[in-house]
Amino acid sequence: MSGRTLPGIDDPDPDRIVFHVDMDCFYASCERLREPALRGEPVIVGMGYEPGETFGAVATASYEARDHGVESAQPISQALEALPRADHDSAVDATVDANPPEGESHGHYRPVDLEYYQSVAAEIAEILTECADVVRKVSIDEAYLDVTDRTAWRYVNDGSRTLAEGYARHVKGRIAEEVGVPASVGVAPNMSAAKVAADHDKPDGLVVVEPGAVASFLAPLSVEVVHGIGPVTADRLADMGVDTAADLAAADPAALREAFGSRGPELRDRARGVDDRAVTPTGRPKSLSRESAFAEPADDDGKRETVSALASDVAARAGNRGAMYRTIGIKVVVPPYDTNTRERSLSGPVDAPDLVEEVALELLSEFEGEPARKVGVRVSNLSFASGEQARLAGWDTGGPDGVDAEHDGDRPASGGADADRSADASGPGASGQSSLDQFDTDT
DNA sequence: TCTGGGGTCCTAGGACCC
DNA sequence: TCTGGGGTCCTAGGACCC
Repeated sequence: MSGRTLPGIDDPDPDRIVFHVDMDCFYASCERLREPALRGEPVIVGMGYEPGETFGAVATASYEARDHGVESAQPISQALEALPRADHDSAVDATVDANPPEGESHGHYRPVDLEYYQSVAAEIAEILTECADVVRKVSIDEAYLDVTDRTAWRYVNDGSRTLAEGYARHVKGRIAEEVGVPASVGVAPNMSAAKVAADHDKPDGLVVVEPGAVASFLAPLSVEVVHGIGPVTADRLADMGVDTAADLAAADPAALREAFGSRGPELRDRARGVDDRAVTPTGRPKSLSRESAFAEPADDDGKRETVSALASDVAARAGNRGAMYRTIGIKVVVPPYDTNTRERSLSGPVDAPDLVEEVALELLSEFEGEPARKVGVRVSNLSFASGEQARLAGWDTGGPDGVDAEHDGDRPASGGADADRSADASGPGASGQSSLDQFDTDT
Protein backbone atom coordinates (compact mmCIF):
# COMPACT_ATOMS: atom_id res chain seq x y z
CA MET A 1 0.00 0.00 0.00
CA SER A 2 1.22 3.46 0.72
CA GLY A 3 4.28 2.47 2.67
CA ARG A 4 4.17 5.79 4.37
CA THR A 5 4.24 6.19 8.07
CA LEU A 6 3.75 9.07 10.36
CA PRO A 7 6.88 10.92 11.28
CA GLY A 8 8.68 9.16 14.06
CA ILE A 9 6.18 6.38 14.28
CA ASP A 10 8.51 3.67 13.05
CA ASP A 11 11.16 4.54 15.55
CA PRO A 12 9.33 3.97 18.77
CA ASP A 13 10.69 4.55 22.18
CA PRO A 14 12.17 1.32 23.48
CA ASP A 15 10.47 1.93 26.79
CA ARG A 16 7.04 2.39 25.41
CA ILE A 17 4.04 1.43 27.48
CA VAL A 18 1.48 -0.64 25.65
CA PHE A 19 -1.75 -2.02 27.06
CA HIS A 20 -3.62 -4.89 25.55
CA VAL A 21 -7.20 -4.79 26.77
CA ASP A 22 -9.12 -7.98 26.24
CA MET A 23 -12.71 -8.44 27.36
CA ASP A 24 -13.31 -11.76 29.05
CA CYS A 25 -15.80 -14.00 27.22
CA PHE A 26 -17.29 -10.78 25.94
CA TYR A 27 -20.57 -12.04 24.49
CA ALA A 28 -21.36 -13.94 27.67
CA SER A 29 -20.50 -10.89 29.76
CA CYS A 30 -22.87 -8.80 27.65
CA GLU A 31 -25.66 -11.30 28.21
CA ARG A 32 -25.04 -11.07 31.94
CA LEU A 33 -25.15 -7.33 31.74
CA ARG A 34 -28.76 -7.33 30.64
CA GLU A 35 -29.68 -10.50 32.48
CA PRO A 36 -27.93 -10.26 35.85
CA ALA A 37 -29.36 -13.60 37.00
CA LEU A 38 -26.80 -15.19 34.67
CA ARG A 39 -23.90 -14.00 36.80
CA GLY A 40 -21.92 -16.89 38.16
CA GLU A 41 -23.83 -19.31 35.93
CA PRO A 42 -22.47 -21.21 32.94
CA VAL A 43 -23.44 -19.15 29.88
CA ILE A 44 -23.11 -20.28 26.27
CA VAL A 45 -23.67 -17.87 23.41
CA GLY A 46 -24.34 -19.66 20.14
CA MET A 47 -24.18 -18.39 16.61
CA GLY A 48 -26.76 -19.77 14.27
CA TYR A 49 -28.45 -20.91 17.45
CA GLU A 50 -32.07 -20.35 18.28
CA PRO A 51 -33.66 -20.80 21.68
CA GLY A 52 -34.59 -24.40 22.29
CA GLU A 53 -32.78 -25.70 19.21
CA THR A 54 -29.68 -27.84 18.94
CA PHE A 55 -27.99 -26.41 15.86
CA GLY A 56 -25.39 -23.69 15.62
CA ALA A 57 -21.92 -23.33 17.10
CA VAL A 58 -20.51 -21.92 20.30
CA ALA A 59 -19.39 -18.33 19.81
CA THR A 60 -18.46 -17.75 23.44
CA ALA A 61 -18.65 -19.80 26.59
CA SER A 62 -18.31 -18.36 30.07
CA TYR A 63 -15.53 -19.78 32.22
CA GLU A 64 -18.08 -21.74 34.24
CA ALA A 65 -19.20 -23.41 31.01
CA ARG A 66 -15.60 -24.03 29.92
CA ASP A 67 -15.03 -25.90 33.16
CA HIS A 68 -17.50 -28.45 31.85
CA GLY A 69 -15.73 -28.90 28.56
CA VAL A 70 -17.67 -26.45 26.45
CA GLU A 71 -15.36 -24.85 23.92
CA SER A 72 -15.46 -22.07 21.43
CA ALA A 73 -16.45 -23.19 17.91
CA GLN A 74 -17.94 -26.40 19.22
CA PRO A 75 -21.28 -27.48 17.73
CA ILE A 76 -24.12 -26.58 20.08
CA SER A 77 -25.28 -30.19 20.00
CA GLN A 78 -21.97 -31.22 21.48
CA ALA A 79 -22.06 -28.46 24.08
CA LEU A 80 -25.49 -29.62 25.13
CA GLU A 81 -24.10 -33.08 25.82
CA ALA A 82 -21.44 -31.61 28.08
CA LEU A 83 -23.79 -29.15 29.68
CA PRO A 84 -27.54 -29.65 29.30
CA ARG A 85 -29.83 -26.70 29.05
CA ALA A 86 -30.78 -25.21 32.37
CA ASP A 87 -33.74 -23.30 31.14
CA HIS A 88 -37.00 -25.16 31.15
CA ASP A 89 -39.58 -24.26 28.55
CA SER A 90 -36.86 -24.05 26.03
CA ALA A 91 -39.10 -22.29 23.58
CA VAL A 92 -39.10 -19.36 25.92
CA ASP A 93 -35.65 -19.74 27.32
CA ALA A 94 -35.83 -16.41 28.99
CA THR A 95 -35.81 -17.18 32.65
CA VAL A 96 -33.10 -18.69 34.69
CA ASP A 97 -33.94 -21.90 36.39
CA ALA A 98 -33.55 -21.28 40.07
CA ASN A 99 -33.48 -24.95 40.95
CA PRO A 100 -31.48 -27.04 38.56
CA PRO A 101 -31.55 -30.73 39.40
CA GLU A 102 -29.23 -31.66 42.19
CA GLY A 103 -25.78 -32.89 41.33
CA GLU A 104 -25.91 -31.98 37.68
CA SER A 105 -24.68 -28.79 36.10
CA HIS A 106 -26.65 -26.94 33.48
CA GLY A 107 -25.91 -24.18 31.02
CA HIS A 108 -27.80 -21.15 29.89
CA TYR A 109 -27.87 -20.91 26.11
CA ARG A 110 -28.42 -17.64 24.30
CA PRO A 111 -28.28 -16.66 20.62
CA VAL A 112 -25.72 -14.12 19.43
CA ASP A 113 -27.04 -10.57 19.45
CA LEU A 114 -24.26 -8.67 17.74
CA GLU A 115 -26.02 -5.34 17.70
CA TYR A 116 -26.30 -5.33 21.44
CA TYR A 117 -22.69 -6.40 21.91
CA GLN A 118 -21.59 -3.63 19.58
CA SER A 119 -23.43 -1.06 21.61
CA VAL A 120 -21.58 -2.27 24.70
CA ALA A 121 -18.29 -2.26 22.79
CA ALA A 122 -18.90 1.34 21.78
CA GLU A 123 -19.15 2.35 25.43
CA ILE A 124 -15.87 0.63 26.14
CA ALA A 125 -14.25 2.25 23.13
CA GLU A 126 -15.19 5.65 24.49
CA ILE A 127 -13.39 4.95 27.72
CA LEU A 128 -10.35 3.63 25.91
CA THR A 129 -10.04 6.69 23.71
CA GLU A 130 -10.19 8.86 26.79
CA CYS A 131 -7.43 6.84 28.38
CA ALA A 132 -4.94 6.60 25.52
CA ASP A 133 -3.44 8.70 22.75
CA VAL A 134 -3.60 5.85 20.28
CA VAL A 135 -6.15 3.05 20.29
CA ARG A 136 -5.95 0.16 17.91
CA LYS A 137 -9.13 -1.82 18.09
CA VAL A 138 -8.49 -5.26 16.66
CA SER A 139 -11.87 -6.82 17.20
CA ILE A 140 -15.11 -6.21 19.02
CA ASP A 141 -13.54 -7.19 22.33
CA GLU A 142 -9.85 -6.36 22.04
CA ALA A 143 -7.70 -3.28 21.67
CA TYR A 144 -4.11 -2.10 21.97
CA LEU A 145 -3.44 1.21 23.67
CA ASP A 146 -0.27 3.25 23.54
CA VAL A 147 -0.16 5.03 26.87
CA THR A 148 3.51 5.98 26.88
CA ASP A 149 2.68 9.64 27.34
CA ARG A 150 0.01 9.01 29.96
CA THR A 151 1.96 7.07 32.53
CA ALA A 152 5.45 5.74 33.30
CA TRP A 153 7.47 2.67 34.28
CA ARG A 154 8.56 4.48 37.42
CA TYR A 155 7.96 2.78 40.76
CA VAL A 156 5.70 4.49 43.25
CA ASN A 157 4.62 4.07 46.83
CA ASP A 158 6.80 1.71 48.72
CA GLY A 159 8.27 0.66 45.43
CA SER A 160 5.86 -2.20 45.15
CA ARG A 161 4.36 -1.26 41.83
CA THR A 162 4.81 0.93 38.80
CA LEU A 163 2.74 3.89 37.80
CA ALA A 164 1.83 1.93 34.68
CA GLU A 165 0.29 -0.81 36.74
CA GLY A 166 -1.82 1.69 38.62
CA TYR A 167 -2.97 3.23 35.37
CA ALA A 168 -3.93 -0.16 33.98
CA ARG A 169 -5.92 -0.79 37.13
CA HIS A 170 -7.65 2.50 36.58
CA VAL A 171 -8.63 1.62 32.99
CA LYS A 172 -9.86 -1.79 34.06
CA GLY A 173 -11.81 -0.23 36.89
CA ARG A 174 -13.49 2.28 34.64
CA ILE A 175 -14.66 -0.45 32.30
CA ALA A 176 -15.99 -2.47 35.21
CA GLU A 177 -17.74 0.45 36.86
CA GLU A 178 -19.01 2.43 33.90
CA VAL A 179 -19.89 -0.45 31.60
CA GLY A 180 -20.09 -3.41 33.91
CA VAL A 181 -18.04 -6.07 32.14
CA PRO A 182 -14.72 -7.62 33.16
CA ALA A 183 -11.54 -7.13 31.17
CA SER A 184 -8.05 -8.57 31.30
CA VAL A 185 -5.21 -6.17 30.73
CA GLY A 186 -1.63 -6.87 29.71
CA VAL A 187 1.02 -4.19 30.23
CA ALA A 188 4.35 -4.37 28.42
CA PRO A 189 6.78 -2.33 26.34
CA ASN A 190 5.43 -3.72 23.07
CA MET A 191 2.27 -5.07 21.48
CA SER A 192 3.25 -8.70 21.24
CA ALA A 193 4.25 -8.99 24.88
CA ALA A 194 1.21 -7.03 26.03
CA LYS A 195 -1.01 -9.48 24.20
CA VAL A 196 0.62 -12.49 25.84
CA ALA A 197 0.43 -10.76 29.21
CA ALA A 198 -3.30 -10.10 28.85
CA ASP A 199 -3.91 -13.76 28.01
CA HIS A 200 -1.73 -14.93 30.86
CA ASP A 201 -4.16 -14.52 33.72
CA LYS A 202 -7.67 -14.48 32.34
CA PRO A 203 -10.31 -13.73 33.39
CA ASP A 204 -10.16 -10.39 35.13
CA GLY A 205 -6.38 -10.43 34.99
CA LEU A 206 -3.76 -7.74 35.16
CA VAL A 207 -0.26 -8.79 34.21
CA VAL A 208 2.62 -6.33 34.01
CA VAL A 209 5.82 -7.15 32.16
CA GLU A 210 8.44 -4.50 32.58
CA PRO A 211 11.10 -3.57 30.06
CA GLY A 212 14.00 -5.91 30.44
CA ALA A 213 11.81 -8.66 31.82
CA VAL A 214 10.02 -9.55 28.61
CA ALA A 215 12.25 -12.36 27.39
CA SER A 216 12.36 -14.06 30.77
CA PHE A 217 8.60 -13.75 31.13
CA LEU A 218 8.07 -15.45 27.78
CA ALA A 219 10.85 -18.02 28.06
CA PRO A 220 9.02 -20.88 29.82
CA LEU A 221 5.79 -20.46 27.86
CA SER A 222 4.76 -22.69 24.97
CA VAL A 223 5.44 -21.29 21.49
CA GLU A 224 1.71 -21.39 20.93
CA VAL A 225 1.17 -18.34 23.08
CA VAL A 226 3.04 -16.28 20.50
CA HIS A 227 0.62 -14.39 18.30
CA GLY A 228 0.93 -15.79 14.80
CA ILE A 229 1.79 -19.34 15.79
CA GLY A 230 -1.15 -21.63 15.21
CA PRO A 231 -1.46 -25.41 15.26
CA VAL A 232 0.34 -25.94 11.95
CA THR A 233 3.35 -23.83 12.80
CA ALA A 234 3.49 -25.21 16.33
CA ASP A 235 3.62 -28.76 14.96
CA ARG A 236 6.37 -27.91 12.54
CA LEU A 237 8.33 -26.17 15.27
CA ALA A 238 7.92 -29.19 17.53
CA ASP A 239 9.41 -31.32 14.75
CA MET A 240 12.40 -29.02 14.87
CA GLY A 241 12.66 -29.50 18.63
CA VAL A 242 11.26 -26.06 19.38
CA ASP A 243 8.63 -26.17 22.10
CA THR A 244 8.99 -23.12 24.32
CA ALA A 245 9.49 -19.45 23.63
CA ALA A 246 13.01 -19.88 24.96
CA ASP A 247 13.66 -22.60 22.37
CA LEU A 248 12.32 -20.35 19.65
CA ALA A 249 14.34 -17.39 20.89
CA ALA A 250 17.48 -19.51 20.68
CA ALA A 251 16.70 -21.03 17.28
CA ASP A 252 18.79 -20.26 14.23
CA PRO A 253 17.17 -17.40 12.31
CA ALA A 254 18.41 -18.75 8.98
CA ALA A 255 16.82 -22.12 9.66
CA LEU A 256 13.58 -20.42 10.61
CA ARG A 257 13.61 -18.36 7.45
CA GLU A 258 14.26 -21.51 5.48
CA ALA A 259 11.26 -23.22 7.07
CA PHE A 260 8.77 -20.36 7.40
CA GLY A 261 9.89 -17.60 5.08
CA SER A 262 9.98 -14.05 6.33
CA ARG A 263 7.63 -15.03 9.13
CA GLY A 264 10.28 -17.21 10.76
CA PRO A 265 12.71 -14.61 12.07
CA GLU A 266 9.75 -12.43 12.97
CA LEU A 267 8.27 -15.08 15.23
CA ARG A 268 11.69 -15.56 16.78
CA ASP A 269 11.83 -11.86 17.55
CA ARG A 270 8.44 -12.07 19.26
CA ALA A 271 9.71 -14.94 21.38
CA ARG A 272 12.73 -12.86 22.33
CA GLY A 273 10.46 -10.05 23.41
CA VAL A 274 11.38 -7.88 20.45
CA ASP A 275 8.56 -6.13 18.64
CA ASP A 276 9.10 -2.70 17.14
CA ARG A 277 5.68 -2.30 15.65
CA ALA A 278 4.13 1.01 16.58
CA VAL A 279 0.59 1.01 17.86
CA THR A 280 -1.27 2.55 14.97
CA PRO A 281 -4.96 3.39 14.90
CA THR A 282 -7.29 0.92 13.28
CA GLY A 283 -7.38 1.42 9.55
CA ARG A 284 -10.12 0.96 7.05
CA PRO A 285 -11.19 -2.53 6.10
CA LYS A 286 -9.42 -4.15 3.16
CA SER A 287 -12.24 -6.44 2.25
CA LEU A 288 -15.85 -7.11 3.13
CA SER A 289 -17.43 -10.51 2.93
CA ARG A 290 -20.36 -12.64 3.92
CA GLU A 291 -20.69 -16.36 3.88
CA SER A 292 -23.24 -18.88 4.87
CA ALA A 293 -23.19 -22.61 5.52
CA PHE A 294 -25.89 -25.04 4.45
CA ALA A 295 -27.38 -27.63 6.76
CA GLU A 296 -27.29 -30.04 3.81
CA PRO A 297 -24.99 -29.66 0.82
CA ALA A 298 -26.81 -27.34 -1.57
CA ASP A 299 -27.61 -27.93 -5.22
CA ASP A 300 -27.19 -25.37 -8.00
CA ASP A 301 -30.41 -23.55 -7.28
CA GLY A 302 -29.66 -23.34 -3.59
CA LYS A 303 -26.14 -22.08 -4.24
CA ARG A 304 -27.29 -19.42 -6.67
CA GLU A 305 -30.03 -18.23 -4.40
CA THR A 306 -27.68 -17.88 -1.47
CA VAL A 307 -24.93 -16.25 -3.48
CA SER A 308 -27.42 -13.69 -4.77
CA ALA A 309 -28.55 -12.87 -1.27
CA LEU A 310 -25.01 -12.64 0.06
CA ALA A 311 -23.99 -10.47 -2.88
CA SER A 312 -26.66 -7.90 -2.23
CA ASP A 313 -25.84 -7.96 1.45
CA VAL A 314 -22.15 -7.36 0.90
CA ALA A 315 -22.87 -4.62 -1.63
CA ALA A 316 -25.21 -2.92 0.82
CA ARG A 317 -22.62 -3.00 3.54
CA ALA A 318 -20.01 -1.56 1.23
CA GLY A 319 -22.44 1.18 0.28
CA ASN A 320 -23.13 2.01 3.90
CA ARG A 321 -19.47 2.36 4.58
CA GLY A 322 -18.77 4.46 1.55
CA ALA A 323 -16.54 1.75 0.14
CA MET A 324 -16.01 1.15 -3.55
CA TYR A 325 -14.59 -2.16 -4.69
CA ARG A 326 -12.56 -3.23 -7.67
CA THR A 327 -12.49 -6.98 -7.04
CA ILE A 328 -15.42 -9.32 -6.57
CA GLY A 329 -14.95 -12.87 -5.41
CA ILE A 330 -16.71 -15.97 -4.20
CA LYS A 331 -15.90 -18.90 -2.01
CA VAL A 332 -17.32 -22.37 -2.49
CA VAL A 333 -16.73 -25.11 0.04
CA VAL A 334 -17.41 -28.57 -1.36
CA PRO A 335 -17.43 -31.86 0.54
CA PRO A 336 -15.49 -33.12 2.31
CA TYR A 337 -14.20 -29.69 3.11
CA ASP A 338 -12.38 -28.26 0.12
CA THR A 339 -12.29 -24.52 -0.06
CA ASN A 340 -12.27 -22.92 -3.48
CA THR A 341 -12.00 -19.23 -4.15
CA ARG A 342 -12.48 -17.35 -7.40
CA GLU A 343 -12.24 -13.65 -7.99
CA ARG A 344 -12.28 -11.13 -10.76
CA SER A 345 -10.95 -7.62 -10.84
CA LEU A 346 -12.63 -4.79 -12.68
CA SER A 347 -10.88 -1.98 -14.45
CA GLY A 348 -11.81 0.50 -11.77
CA PRO A 349 -13.57 0.80 -8.43
CA VAL A 350 -17.33 0.67 -8.46
CA ASP A 351 -20.30 0.80 -6.19
CA ALA A 352 -22.59 -1.44 -8.19
CA PRO A 353 -24.69 -3.98 -6.30
CA ASP A 354 -26.03 -5.53 -9.50
CA LEU A 355 -22.51 -6.11 -10.71
CA VAL A 356 -21.55 -7.85 -7.50
CA GLU A 357 -24.36 -10.31 -8.01
CA GLU A 358 -23.69 -10.73 -11.70
CA VAL A 359 -19.99 -11.41 -11.30
CA ALA A 360 -20.51 -13.63 -8.27
CA LEU A 361 -23.01 -15.80 -10.15
CA GLU A 362 -20.73 -15.96 -13.15
CA LEU A 363 -17.84 -17.15 -10.99
CA LEU A 364 -20.16 -19.62 -9.32
CA SER A 365 -21.10 -21.21 -12.63
CA GLU A 366 -17.73 -22.97 -12.69
CA PHE A 367 -18.97 -25.13 -9.83
CA GLU A 368 -22.20 -26.18 -11.48
CA GLY A 369 -23.20 -29.67 -10.52
CA GLU A 370 -21.04 -29.68 -7.41
CA PRO A 371 -22.91 -29.65 -4.14
CA ALA A 372 -21.65 -27.04 -1.68
CA ARG A 373 -21.46 -26.97 2.10
CA LYS A 374 -20.93 -23.30 2.19
CA VAL A 375 -20.75 -20.32 -0.14
CA GLY A 376 -19.44 -16.80 0.35
CA VAL A 377 -19.17 -13.48 -1.45
CA ARG A 378 -16.41 -10.96 -0.97
CA VAL A 379 -15.46 -7.55 -2.28
CA SER A 380 -11.91 -6.29 -1.98
CA ASN A 381 -9.48 -3.78 -3.39
CA LEU A 382 -11.53 -1.23 -1.55
CA SER A 383 -11.23 2.49 -1.92
CA PHE A 384 -12.95 5.10 0.08
CA ALA A 385 -14.31 8.48 -0.62
CA SER A 386 -12.26 11.24 0.85
CA GLY A 387 -13.33 13.67 3.46
CA GLU A 388 -15.46 13.65 6.52
CA GLN A 389 -17.89 11.00 5.45
CA ALA A 390 -15.28 8.41 4.75
CA ARG A 391 -13.41 8.96 7.92
CA LEU A 392 -16.54 8.60 9.95
CA ALA A 393 -17.38 5.42 8.15
CA GLY A 394 -15.04 3.19 10.03
CA TRP A 395 -12.61 3.23 12.82
CA ASP A 396 -10.14 4.94 10.68
CA THR A 397 -8.55 8.02 11.97
CA GLY A 398 -7.04 9.46 8.89
CA GLY A 399 -3.85 7.85 10.05
CA PRO A 400 -1.03 6.48 7.98
CA ASP A 401 -3.14 5.44 5.06
CA GLY A 402 -5.20 8.51 4.86
CA VAL A 403 -3.56 8.60 1.47
CA ASP A 404 -6.23 6.81 -0.42
CA ALA A 405 -8.11 9.97 -0.87
CA GLU A 406 -8.26 9.47 -4.58
CA HIS A 407 -11.53 8.58 -6.18
CA ASP A 408 -12.79 11.86 -4.93
CA GLY A 409 -15.53 12.58 -7.32
CA ASP A 410 -17.02 9.16 -7.37
CA ARG A 411 -18.19 8.72 -3.88
CA PRO A 412 -21.38 6.74 -4.09
CA ALA A 413 -24.31 9.05 -4.11
CA SER A 414 -26.33 6.96 -1.76
CA GLY A 415 -25.10 5.30 1.36
CA GLY A 416 -24.44 8.08 3.79
CA ALA A 417 -21.33 6.78 5.34
CA ASP A 418 -22.40 7.78 8.77
CA ALA A 419 -25.15 5.24 8.79
CA ASP A 420 -22.89 2.89 10.60
CA ARG A 421 -19.83 3.90 12.39
CA SER A 422 -17.97 1.86 14.88
CA ALA A 423 -20.98 -0.01 16.01
CA ASP A 424 -21.73 -1.17 12.52
CA ALA A 425 -25.23 -1.54 13.73
CA SER A 426 -25.77 -1.14 10.05
CA GLY A 427 -29.50 -1.19 10.25
CA PRO A 428 -31.09 1.92 8.91
CA GLY A 429 -31.45 4.36 11.70
CA ALA A 430 -28.30 3.32 13.40
CA SER A 431 -27.31 6.87 13.74
CA GLY A 432 -24.60 7.10 16.22
CA GLN A 433 -22.89 8.98 18.86
CA SER A 434 -20.41 11.43 17.52
CA SER A 435 -17.89 10.61 20.17
CA LEU A 436 -15.77 8.82 17.67
CA ASP A 437 -15.02 12.10 16.05
CA GLN A 438 -12.14 12.36 18.41
CA PHE A 439 -10.49 9.58 16.48
CA ASP A 440 -9.92 12.12 13.80
CA THR A 441 -6.32 12.95 13.93
CA ASP A 442 -4.66 15.06 11.35
CA THR A 443 -2.10 13.69 9.03
C1' DT B 1 -12.41 -30.56 17.04
C1' DC B 2 -15.13 -33.06 11.27
C1' DT B 3 -16.32 -27.31 10.62
C1' DG B 4 -19.50 -20.81 12.04
C1' DG B 5 -18.44 -16.22 10.17
C1' DG B 6 -15.61 -12.14 9.29
C1' DG B 7 -11.31 -10.65 8.70
C1' DT B 8 -5.65 -10.11 7.73
C1' DC B 9 -1.34 -11.35 5.77
C1' DC B 10 1.88 -14.27 3.06
C1' DT B 11 3.34 -17.16 -0.82
C1' DA B 12 3.76 -18.62 -5.40
C1' DG B 13 3.10 -18.91 -10.30
C1' DG B 14 1.85 -16.68 -14.55
C1' DA B 15 1.07 -12.61 -17.47
C1' DC B 16 2.83 -8.56 -18.98
C1' DC B 17 6.04 -4.75 -19.45
C1' DC B 18 10.43 -2.55 -19.91
C1' DT C 1 16.88 -13.63 -32.63
C1' DC C 2 17.84 -15.04 -28.22
C1' DT C 3 18.91 -14.25 -23.51
C1' DG C 4 18.35 -11.82 -19.20
C1' DG C 5 16.62 -9.55 -15.21
C1' DG C 6 13.44 -6.69 -12.54
C1' DG C 7 8.95 -4.90 -11.38
C1' DT C 8 3.98 -5.05 -10.95
C1' DC C 9 -0.50 -6.96 -11.16
C1' DC C 10 -3.66 -10.80 -10.87
C1' DT C 11 -5.32 -15.06 -8.99
C1' DA C 12 -5.61 -19.12 -5.78
C1' DG C 13 -4.66 -21.10 -1.65
C1' DG C 14 -3.30 -21.42 3.14
C1' DA C 15 -2.32 -20.10 8.02
C1' DC C 16 -3.90 -17.51 11.53
C1' DC C 17 -6.79 -14.49 14.61
C1' DC C 18 -11.07 -13.38 17.20
